[in-house]
Amino acid sequence: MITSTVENYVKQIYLQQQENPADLLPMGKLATAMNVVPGTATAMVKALADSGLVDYEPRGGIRLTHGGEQLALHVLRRHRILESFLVEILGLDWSEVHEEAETLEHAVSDKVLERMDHLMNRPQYDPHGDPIPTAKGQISHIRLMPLSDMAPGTSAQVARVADQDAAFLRFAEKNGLLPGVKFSLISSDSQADAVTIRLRNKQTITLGGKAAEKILVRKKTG
Amino acid sequence: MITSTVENYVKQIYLQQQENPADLLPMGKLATAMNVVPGTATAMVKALADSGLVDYEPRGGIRLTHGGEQLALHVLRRHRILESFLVEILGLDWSEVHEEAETLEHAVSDKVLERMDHLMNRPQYDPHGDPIPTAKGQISHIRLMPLSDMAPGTSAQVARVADQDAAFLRFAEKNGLLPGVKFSLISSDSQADAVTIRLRNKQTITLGGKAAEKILVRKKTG
DNA sequence: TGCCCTCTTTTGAATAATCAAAATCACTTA
DNA sequence: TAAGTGATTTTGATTATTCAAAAGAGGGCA
Repeated sequence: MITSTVENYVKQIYLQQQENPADLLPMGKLATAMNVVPGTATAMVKALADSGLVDYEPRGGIRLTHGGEQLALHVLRRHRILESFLVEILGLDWSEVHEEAETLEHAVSDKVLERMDHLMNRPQYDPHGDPIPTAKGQISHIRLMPLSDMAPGTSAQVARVADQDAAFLRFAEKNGLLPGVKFSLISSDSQADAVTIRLRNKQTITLGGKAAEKILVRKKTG
Repeated sequence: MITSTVENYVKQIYLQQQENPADLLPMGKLATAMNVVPGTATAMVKALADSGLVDYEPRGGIRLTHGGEQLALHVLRRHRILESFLVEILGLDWSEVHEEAETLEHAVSDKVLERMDHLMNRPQYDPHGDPIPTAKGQISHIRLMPLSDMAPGTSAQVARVADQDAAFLRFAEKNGLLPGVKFSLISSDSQADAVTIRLRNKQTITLGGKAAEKILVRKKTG
């Protein structure tokens, strides 16, 4: 049966796998991501393999089957539409919607989701800039560059803020680092592990390497 | 722990108890309402009693404690606000929202619920005319008269449609029997077990006793 | 080659919720 | 008051998910 636990595992496997699409996902990574002890992950993965959602190589790792990936994308779609809805229609802060959507994604029906999607005019990205998979299970795979990799003097706009930690998101929001915001890179010092950018409103922000990696950007075209 | 199963039991106990507020609710009634075998209800009720949510008299029956009633009212509040939201904001049909709310009521946070409530301007009744408990756990206890008890020649308005069956709700909607609609009782024949009413738009509708019992009315004042 | 370290799997146990079926209780009714 | 009836409780099992801790596998290094 597809319980919400199964949905969470499959979603997490998908997300983890994205970071290393070529390799099998090791058990330990999954266990950590799911916040369970390794034995639990092993047990669960066996059940997922029996349901045909993952391919499992003992002591090797796992990989989603096509069916598993479709399920993951549907869960992700629900999650991201909900996040958008909570921000745009209900006016919640983007720093808090991840948690809310985490629960609701297992409870909304396709019908309700469709209404939400329609009411928002079918957004393609959620408030953090993550692409929303289509109802058919397609997702855009545009490669984005981390702010930390930009060359000094170049301009770009924020495309995605890849962190769901509420504190970081509040920090980003307070500093105007929202998807769509344009800026240029003033300086980048690899020794200091810091980059400084200037927004359109002349405000400058300096980020350490860790933070700069979480801001994914799109080169300004034109 | 307050799982959604616990919430469902407590809500159902509350609802069943309303039909006979003076007596203890017998196990069998609860088991039937929850769609489980009697033994399951017994086991669950013991757990609820341990959590202080119900008073349990073996072979006698059960009754919610104050805490249990407060929990039931909070679940009911979530359910009814959700129903209203699904109809008013997302445009679902009133015949289908009960099922949807049944799942969502265990997943929405108080924060999201508060936003929904606010967005709708804090309705006091849900689309079926059921009163929405306040956040503090108060609920209006207005005694309504079933349409089947009205005297011929009198006028009233529909206050509540006390059935969550989608087919009946669709029937009611199609015939204009929605909360707020005014009508007068043309005839009532106890032998024929039928009543005939006339709506403001001159349309007449004849209902059998069973259906007429589900339409709760409020005497027209003025 | 053998030991060690890390990761993974196995084993045994717990909790929540359920069912099927046997046992028990309480209440009529003859 | 004994038997029967219907509701309720008990007992034994099952499924899903989890943890703790023991056991096992594999690779690196001395």
